[in-house]
Amino acid sequence: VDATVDLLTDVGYHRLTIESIAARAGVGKATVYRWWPTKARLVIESLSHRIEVTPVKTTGELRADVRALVDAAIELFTESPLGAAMPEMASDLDADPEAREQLLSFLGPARAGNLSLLYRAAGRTDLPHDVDADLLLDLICGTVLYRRLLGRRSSSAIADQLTEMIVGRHLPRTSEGVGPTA
Amino acid sequence: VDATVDLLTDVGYHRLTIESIAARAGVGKATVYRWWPTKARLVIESLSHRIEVTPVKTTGELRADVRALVDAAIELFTESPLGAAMPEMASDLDADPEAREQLLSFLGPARAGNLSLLYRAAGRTDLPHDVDADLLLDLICGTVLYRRLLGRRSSSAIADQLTEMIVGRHLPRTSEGVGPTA
Amino acid sequence: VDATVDLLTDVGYHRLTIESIAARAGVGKATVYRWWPTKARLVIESLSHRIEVTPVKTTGELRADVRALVDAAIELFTESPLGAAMPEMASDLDADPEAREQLLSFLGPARAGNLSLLYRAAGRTDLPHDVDADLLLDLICGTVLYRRLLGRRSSSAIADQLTEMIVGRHLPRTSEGVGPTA
Amino acid sequence: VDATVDLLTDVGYHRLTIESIAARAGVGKATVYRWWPTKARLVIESLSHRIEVTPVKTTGELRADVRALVDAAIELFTESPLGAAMPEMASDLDADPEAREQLLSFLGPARAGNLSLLYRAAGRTDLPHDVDADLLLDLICGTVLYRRLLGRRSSSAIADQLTEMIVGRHLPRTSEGVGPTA
DNA sequence: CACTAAACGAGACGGTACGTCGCGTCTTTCT
DNA sequence: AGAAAGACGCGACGTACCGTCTCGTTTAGTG
Repeated sequence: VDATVDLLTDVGYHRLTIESIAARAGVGKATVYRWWPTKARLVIESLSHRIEVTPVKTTGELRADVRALVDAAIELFTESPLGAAMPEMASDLDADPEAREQLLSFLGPARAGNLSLLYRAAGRTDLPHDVDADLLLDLICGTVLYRRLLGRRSSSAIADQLTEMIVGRHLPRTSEGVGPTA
Repeated sequence: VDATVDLLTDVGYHRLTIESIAARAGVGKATVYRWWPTKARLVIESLSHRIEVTPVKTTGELRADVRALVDAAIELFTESPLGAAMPEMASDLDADPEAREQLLSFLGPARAGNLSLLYRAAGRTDLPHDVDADLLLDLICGTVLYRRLLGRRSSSAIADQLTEMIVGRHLPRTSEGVGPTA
Repeated sequence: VDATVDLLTDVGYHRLTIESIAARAGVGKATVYRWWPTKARLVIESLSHRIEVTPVKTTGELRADVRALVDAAIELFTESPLGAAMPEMASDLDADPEAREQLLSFLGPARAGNLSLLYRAAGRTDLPHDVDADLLLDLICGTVLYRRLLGRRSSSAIADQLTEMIVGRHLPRTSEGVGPTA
Repeated sequence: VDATVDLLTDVGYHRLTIESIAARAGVGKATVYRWWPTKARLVIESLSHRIEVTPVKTTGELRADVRALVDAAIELFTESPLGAAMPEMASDLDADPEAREQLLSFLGPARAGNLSLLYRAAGRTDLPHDVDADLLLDLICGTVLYRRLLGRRSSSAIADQLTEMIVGRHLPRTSEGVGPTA
């Protein structure tokens, strides 16, 4: 069932009809409804079977780790269908809090991993507080997704700049070489 | 015509039907189609008549200006219908580049104003290059919109933190007091 | 099982769903299908447990007997659910000859009794032939059922008239008093 | 539209789906619903465009006229789809009085013609009262339809017998030749 | 008396049709 | 000529039942 679902995700979330999902899966419409009350839930669950959202592996160096996070976000939101589907689900998520929860618990593990990565970085250098890391992840994802929304591609040059913006502040004071980039 | 349209925007973008718009406006459906080929275009134009997206007024001090930008983004994306409608339009914008252009040209003036604001700040202190400011605005808007998408409210505490994140790096070296915030 | 079935017959034959029968009987759907291949069969058998279709008791006088037959037909087709269900089964009976047979064998005994009643009358007075009595019974039932089909109630005045129509011809020649009624 | 409808009537009333009607007619389902709230209404109207229910032409002789009525009833209820469809509509007619009215007004003119035919016969010979003729027509139609319902064909021999049953009583006293037939 | 096998309740399954809604096009009617 | 009104072909919606099909679980019958 889920296999076919993702294939259908390729036509976009709005264009995706439950009828066509059922047809493609060789399944009665009622069966789909039996298990997923909502298109949003079905899509989220299907994506969570298809896409691995894994935390980035730490290198021990902050700049490299942040760059990895940025790259992962770009990958996730511009290469996978998730980037296209997530914004379109907006209103469905507003209307159906359980669906939102499901989405969050799908993204959760990777986020937790990345959070702890940042916390460890904080221990080493100077990333201090709780909300900080949370917000920082939102910032990375948000920036990438927003650009996608407006049709702006996030090239690797953009990734460089974004990384520097984030990391610049926290680098050892000495090398002011960050300047030209940020 | 447009007056009634925005009232209907209150039910959300997806639920908004051209049929109901026409009914509410006391107008034939065909008349609507005559002027706007697409729901996205109609909505964007209507919003642009309703919402003022104005550049922030500079205070001459970077931190205060950035904070003003952040607050403006929060206002725009969480209080106005634009925050709800924009993500939902994602696929329509992908399919209809002219609509995207229209949206950009609606947001354009304010963005240009804010850009030059940042450039002037760059002149005064140390915000250097072109893409930088562009990306910075995306970063602010993206972060706020992303949080909204996941149901996370952006409180003024969040605004504080986001401001510090951005401004921290570029502040005069002396006051290291930024530390505790960033 | 049958008990609940007839209760459901009250909602009409078309509206009667095997699913609801099974539910009402506290029984699996498959169990129903195991015993009755068809809704028609189930309904007929249920009705045959519920309704007594008994031959009329003869009085020895033709007019009274015919009147009793008419009254019995009215009772059967306007008071019992059979009157409502039988026409609705028409197509099912066409499609499933065994069901028709089952219905006939349910109605059979009473019909046989009434037939012999008419034959005995024929012996006494002047009702002669075989098909005659058969057709006569069809005539009585058909007239009543047809009127029901068109929403025409068969009052006792109608019963009087119908009785006279039938019996008039066969009365002793002398009393021409039948005239005004027939 | 109606042309295709009747063709579909050939599969029977129950099996007849509005969806297939619409498909066959090359028409949207909604269009069908726009004009006919109910399958019964649609079918009745379609039949009334297809079938001519005309009063029998009088010959001036009662027996011949009655026989013509009987033959017309047999034709109508065993050759045309009306005979199959009418009983199946029973419950729909019960639920939707307007549909019944529509059916009656479709059958009405022919019935009126036949009624006046009987009344004229009454003037000539001895068919007296109001309800009489009405009931007599119900009797003819009902008998034929009832036999069809039970799968009994109404051959011309049956038609003979039925005619004699009806006409016998009212024939001039002299010819007692009715005997062998009735 | 235990064990097996049939019949059972429950209900999921692949389907078909329901009646509704909104689409974007098209025609008609009245300014 | 242009706009309101709204009918049209279309197709997806979510629901209700269809008749078939597993599933355990009773419930007898038999060894």
